Amino acid sequence: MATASRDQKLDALLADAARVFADNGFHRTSMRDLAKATGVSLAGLYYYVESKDELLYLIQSRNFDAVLQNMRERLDGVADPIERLFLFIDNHLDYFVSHLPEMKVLSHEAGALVGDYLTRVNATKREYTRSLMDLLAAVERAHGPAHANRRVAAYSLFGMMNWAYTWYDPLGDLGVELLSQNIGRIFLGGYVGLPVSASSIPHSSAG
Amino acid sequence: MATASRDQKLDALLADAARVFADNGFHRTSMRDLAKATGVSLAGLYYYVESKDELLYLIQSRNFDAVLQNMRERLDGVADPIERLFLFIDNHLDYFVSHLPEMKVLSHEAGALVGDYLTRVNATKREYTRSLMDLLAAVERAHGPAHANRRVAAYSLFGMMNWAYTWYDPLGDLGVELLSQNIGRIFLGGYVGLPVSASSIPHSSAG
DNA sequence: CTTGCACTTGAACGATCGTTCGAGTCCGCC
DNA sequence: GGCGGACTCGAACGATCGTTCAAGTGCAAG
Repeated sequence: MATASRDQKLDALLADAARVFADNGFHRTSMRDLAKATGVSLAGLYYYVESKDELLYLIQSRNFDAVLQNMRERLDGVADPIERLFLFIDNHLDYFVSHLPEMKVLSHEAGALVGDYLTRVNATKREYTRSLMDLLAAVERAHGPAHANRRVAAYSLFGMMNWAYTWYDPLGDLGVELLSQNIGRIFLGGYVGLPVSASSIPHSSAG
Repeated sequence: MATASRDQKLDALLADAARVFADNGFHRTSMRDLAKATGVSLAGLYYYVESKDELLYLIQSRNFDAVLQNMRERLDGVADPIERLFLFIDNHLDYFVSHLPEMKVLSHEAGALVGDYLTRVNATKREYTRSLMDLLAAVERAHGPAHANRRVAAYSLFGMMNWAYTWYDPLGDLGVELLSQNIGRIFLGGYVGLPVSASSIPHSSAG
């Protein structure tokens, strides 16, 4: 049966696994590597997960679901399209930076999922993408025609944000707020040509 | 000895390997898979390459070098900073789209390189990044202070472009010119706030 | 014909892979 | 004290991995 201690240990296992997957890649990581990293025996891992594939799925789905849910909560009650878009970006990058290993696995190992696991995560991905597209449509309604194709814009924004795992250093000078603000400005300035003032950016200081 | 026929067969081998790596990932692909895809026997592969790692290195370095060299040729003699930046973007995406498997391998399997191979490709990467940073500095000198941190801007642009392998369909409605133009406008409009006309860009899209 | 070299291969090497299984240990509850 | 289920593990399974090697092929030059 599902004990509370079992759930806690599974959480810890997923966190450790995400770190190892992020460092060495999913396919390069063996279950023996994970056993070493977690302190659990090789056979013991299979008490918590069905397979290595399920391990990857759990990391991706849990964190993706969290991003989606946080986003909805933060956008709830906010009406201004520009502010909503900034909140979307800030939410994504905020979670990204505070869960770097997990989000690297989510961004980089999307193609490593198979079968039903892939189908399920892709459903969430479509939902999340649709949310961004709707936000962009709302921005266009409020501020006139966009300067770029909406679909290209959406994927470009995801590219800007998700590519961060290849270069962003959480210990460096660049804080999350600044990262989020910079990407928000580049994207919004380019997409609708708005002069972006610091006051319209949530949770930020002038840069 | 290095025969002409040998070089040609190596080229074909690298092209086939890039396609399989792009489809199934480097670590998921076995040398036996490559043997099947190329029609060469398993042992025969080792007449052309030293190892699976060298295969990956050759794909990455050859194509990265080509991107870098094409870029320099296309920028040669062009003085206007904005035009130079557009050419940089167009060159990158043009090569990207016309060498999709290779560029997916270059973007996605960068972390799969090891040892000396990694060092060498990273040197090219630094050179390429430095080129973009210099272009951005020139744009700033010509058009006033930027709206975002230069380093964040550079990596964001790489993110927009390189992320394309996750969604761009070369058989779809969106041509390379339009893709390049859209990303160029989003980035430049956001980075320096240049006015861009939207007349030639479709607003609604499918999917 | 024969020698030599570019090129190709089937078969095998040891290593490592994900997963399984039976035999445990631990501990709350009767 | 003992029963039962949560939890853990060493050892092994067959499969597959990257790589090697001795033995070939075919063909141009002597």
